[in-house]
Amino acid sequence: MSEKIVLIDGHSIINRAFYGVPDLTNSDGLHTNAIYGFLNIMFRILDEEKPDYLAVAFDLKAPTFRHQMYDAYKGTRKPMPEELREQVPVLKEVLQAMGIPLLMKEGFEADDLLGTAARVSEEKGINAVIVSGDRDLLQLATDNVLIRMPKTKRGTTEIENYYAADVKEAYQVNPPQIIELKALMGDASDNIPGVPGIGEKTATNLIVAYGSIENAYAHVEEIKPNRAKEALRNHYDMAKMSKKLATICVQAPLELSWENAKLTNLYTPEVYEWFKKLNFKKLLSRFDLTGTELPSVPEVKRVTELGEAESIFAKAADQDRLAFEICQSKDEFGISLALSEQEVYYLAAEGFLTEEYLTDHMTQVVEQVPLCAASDVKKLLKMVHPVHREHFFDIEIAAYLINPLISSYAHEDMGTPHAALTTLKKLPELLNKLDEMEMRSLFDEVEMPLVFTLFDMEQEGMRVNAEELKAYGEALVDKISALEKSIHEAAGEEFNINSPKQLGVILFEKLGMKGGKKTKTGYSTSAEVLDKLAPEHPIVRDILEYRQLTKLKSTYADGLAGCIAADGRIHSSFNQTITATGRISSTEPNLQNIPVRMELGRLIRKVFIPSDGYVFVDADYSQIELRVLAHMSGDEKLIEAYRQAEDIHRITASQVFHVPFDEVTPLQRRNAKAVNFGIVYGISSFGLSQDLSISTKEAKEYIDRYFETYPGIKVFLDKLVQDAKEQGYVTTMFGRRRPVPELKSSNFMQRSFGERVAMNSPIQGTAADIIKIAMNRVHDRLLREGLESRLILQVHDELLIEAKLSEADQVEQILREEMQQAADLQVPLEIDLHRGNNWYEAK
DNA sequence: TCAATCACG
DNA sequence: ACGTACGTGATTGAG
Repeated sequence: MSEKIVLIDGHSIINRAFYGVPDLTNSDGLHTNAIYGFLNIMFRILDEEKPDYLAVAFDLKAPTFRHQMYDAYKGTRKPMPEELREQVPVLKEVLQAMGIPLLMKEGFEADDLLGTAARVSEEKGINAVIVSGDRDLLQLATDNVLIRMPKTKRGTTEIENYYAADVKEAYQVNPPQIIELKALMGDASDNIPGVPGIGEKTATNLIVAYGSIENAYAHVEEIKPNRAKEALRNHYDMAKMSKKLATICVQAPLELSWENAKLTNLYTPEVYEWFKKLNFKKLLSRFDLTGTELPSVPEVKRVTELGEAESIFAKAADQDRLAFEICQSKDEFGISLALSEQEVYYLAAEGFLTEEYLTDHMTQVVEQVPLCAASDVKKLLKMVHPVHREHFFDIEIAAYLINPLISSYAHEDMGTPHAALTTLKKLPELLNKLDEMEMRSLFDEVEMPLVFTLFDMEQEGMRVNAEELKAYGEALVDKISALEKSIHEAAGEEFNINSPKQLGVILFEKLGMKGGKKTKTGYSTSAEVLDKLAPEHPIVRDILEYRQLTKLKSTYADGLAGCIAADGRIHSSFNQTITATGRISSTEPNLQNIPVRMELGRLIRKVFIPSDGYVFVDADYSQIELRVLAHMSGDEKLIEAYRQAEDIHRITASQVFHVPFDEVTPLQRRNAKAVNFGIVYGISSFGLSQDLSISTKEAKEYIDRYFETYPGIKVFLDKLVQDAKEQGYVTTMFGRRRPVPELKSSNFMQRSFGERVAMNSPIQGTAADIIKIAMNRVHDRLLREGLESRLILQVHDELLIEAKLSEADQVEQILREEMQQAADLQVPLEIDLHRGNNWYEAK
């Protein structure tokens, strides 16, 4: 069997990948979708073809002579979007790291290099496979040269294959005649002008009949359609030039080194590092599959003997830093422990080496080592609980502060014997970056202490009255089935009301309601749309109510019931590395979105109850984000407004609409409130107009008047956007960062989003910082003052404490002091306090 | 696995 | 001309 070479048209494939793969960005904000797509196509081809050689051709930046000819004739080529341009050099580096030769030659296009390489290969008796999305390349097909063209069809990539015979079948001409076809019909994407008035049909007919352009001209008088005859006669020069442009040069002075192109091991340590840097998790797995060598790692010593473990723990205790990870699975428990990058142990729980022994000793070690790095310290605290909590360094939280936009911070080695080694290796750079980015105190004084606050909150959990919850759910069932029946009757058939697709058909087709398309996939049936349709048909109100009730049933009644632990309490997880702004999030269950706005939903809060002898004390900040805005902007008028008035929306209305405070109408107040919200979200006249159901023109007037009234706000928001554009990120009062890569996008929508983010994140983030500080202080004071009351919940601007009856007054005092003093602002930080025997009463 | 929907701040 | 408010998580249906 003869040898085979794969030749890839670099620019063509990266282009195709760019437009075919959804936007991806790595942790540095570099776009990676085109690189990812390119590599996927390349690996697929390599898997299928199993070639002996591989090379990738690129155009050089300098214009080639073919383009010079054309540029002189007309304009220039369309520019490449910045998001793609930045990926090209990275791809080239990755390919070079794989040892793949890049074919580039000044004065020649990638086409020419591919053509030349294919011809040279064929002469040597080597089969060539050219991969490109460019139909021009079809002229190179022979019995030994295969052209493969990837096509994106319905999300999946299909590849069309062309040998000479396939070209003939598809186009009725031989491969070299593709040149003639292109020259006649032209190709806008390839900048070939063609002959005006001749399209694909006529061009094919002419070449099938005469074989070549020259021969067609020789017989120009007999050409049938008069239109074609005239077109040819009038544009002879154009046809000749187009032919030159369309002809791929197969005689380029190319020195293809077969030795370099020989396909050996693509999976080098260097490539491994690249894939990690680009966040190509899926591609990283190819390293394991191929069994190729990974970057060299020291031997991990597996320890199962008591005596040996003892001496390792003793040695560990003398270190000034270390890393450890707990590896726990179905039938395995062990501690990965790295004392240095050369000394790594895996202590397995076997025989005399019990889990308790390992975790107890690990606790002692952490007690004595000033810097202990690990991944997810909150989870570790279930097993390791030293007094010196400040010794812990959570690498995931550090990485989150450095870039909060990453979806997961767990490294690939978690759960393996060398997990701790990877953790230890990451430590120096994390420390450096935290210092460089001036987030060390945010990390040390806010985020790491918060780990323990959140841990304790999770352990405490929240008591639930299971019987009452069950009753609440059951009460919903009858109402739901009644509504279901009524809806099906009104519709005249049974269908799944929960399916927006089916519901859309019923409402907009069967019942003929006007609503039209709104989403990508079909009709929108959102509450917003349905509200407007409600007067048209009684079914709509039923559907809205059905939606409301089923939501309460499935997400809250059933959902919460499934989360009650053996102790009769719900232990939600509070996640510290999820949000882009610095807020915490709550999962399994989410206790931060328990209904409150609608009375029926709000009633579910009655099932959340304190332990016997305890009472709930709930405190929430009053408009913390707007107060943060007043402080950060330094706007005198807004600050003054907060110092004198209780009702900020009312005073805003009074000042913006120039009416006395006591004469503000409810509508004016409502509008002012909406503008206040809009400002915090990153104002846009469109957004405000939607919220208030007014025209964008009116919305813009409101905004202009607002900025006239509070000029400091406008200056502040403009500066946030400007700084973000210069620096690439925004910061909170406490130094927390959020990168805003969207600001560099060439897409208007993305860029606008970036601007709103630049305005909102410092405000939302600062508010998040403040309540985190307050949480830590409240948590610490409860412990330090020897109280039995416990912080159990945070809902962004609200803290809930399960307070011992006898301590309730003291708890209120602590909440008031610590929440108000958490930050020193130019406006007072006010809170509302409530007590209750359940969460409903306490809110 | 993704889109639509809706609960919260 | 573009086509939106900022930040989350759970459930459901459908590919």
